[in-house]
Amino acid sequence: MPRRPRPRPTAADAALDRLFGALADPTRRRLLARLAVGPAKVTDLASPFAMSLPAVSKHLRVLERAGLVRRTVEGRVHRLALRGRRLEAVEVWLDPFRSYWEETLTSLGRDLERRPPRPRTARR
Amino acid sequence: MPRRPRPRPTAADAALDRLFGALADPTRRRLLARLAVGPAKVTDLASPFAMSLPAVSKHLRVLERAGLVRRTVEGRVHRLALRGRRLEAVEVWLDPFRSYWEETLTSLGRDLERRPPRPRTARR
DNA sequence: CCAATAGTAAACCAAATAGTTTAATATTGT
DNA sequence: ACAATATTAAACTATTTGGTTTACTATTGG
Repeated sequence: MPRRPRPRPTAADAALDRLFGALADPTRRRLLARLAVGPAKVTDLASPFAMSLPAVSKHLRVLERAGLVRRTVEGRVHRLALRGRRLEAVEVWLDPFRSYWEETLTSLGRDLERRPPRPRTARR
Repeated sequence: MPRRPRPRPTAADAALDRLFGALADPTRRRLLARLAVGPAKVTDLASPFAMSLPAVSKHLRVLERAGLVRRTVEGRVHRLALRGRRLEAVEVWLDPFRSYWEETLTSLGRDLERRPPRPRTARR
């Protein structure tokens, strides 16, 4: 029985999948931290890591597909630069949850924090 | 040739891996959104999804191990509640990058945004 | 021209992920 | 006691991931 392939996620979902997926790896987070200092070429990015160059190359491709990194090829050297603005998407996703940890809240907000609302009890 | 197993990440890294990894799936993000409304039991959480109950059960375990969800067993029903504060860890990780997209910046900050610093050219 | 350099491509592998189905466990209502 | 309910466990599968090595391509400096 050929099982149907699981449905492709929506574009928005896929973008968030790639974004969070890219961040879910320590090597890639270190690469981002390094790139926050400034652009760099692949070999320089790879040198601190105890793994092969192709491995780092792949990580960079993942970051690129997530939109977190921009690549400009100058001759044979690929210069990678952080696209920090892409991280705003994380912030945006996070936003509706912000009330759960922010301290500067109305008493209503604080109540929500301390004990999350019971599901529709007094509701209607 | 038995290749050595790749080294376990540090505790801090593993925590972030689990956290971002948990967020890197549309089903789990939907579950979190649902839980933001209020706690719920497994069957109720599962009902909107076109997948089996054990599949959702596994997703919940992933969210739990990431610290994003708290489980309280009352008899045979497991009540899941969002642990929204855990998301603050995302915010914390994000913080050093904030200057890359925030508009309210000094001119220095805006420069950094427009074109990221070239790597140590005039440095030293 | 040629050797060295910078990087990707390809083929491979082990482990992890996301799902399935079937079975098991524990609790509840009658 | 028993049937129904709520949920996890286990065993299986396909796909993805993160790494390797080896081969390839393109650019550069002498």
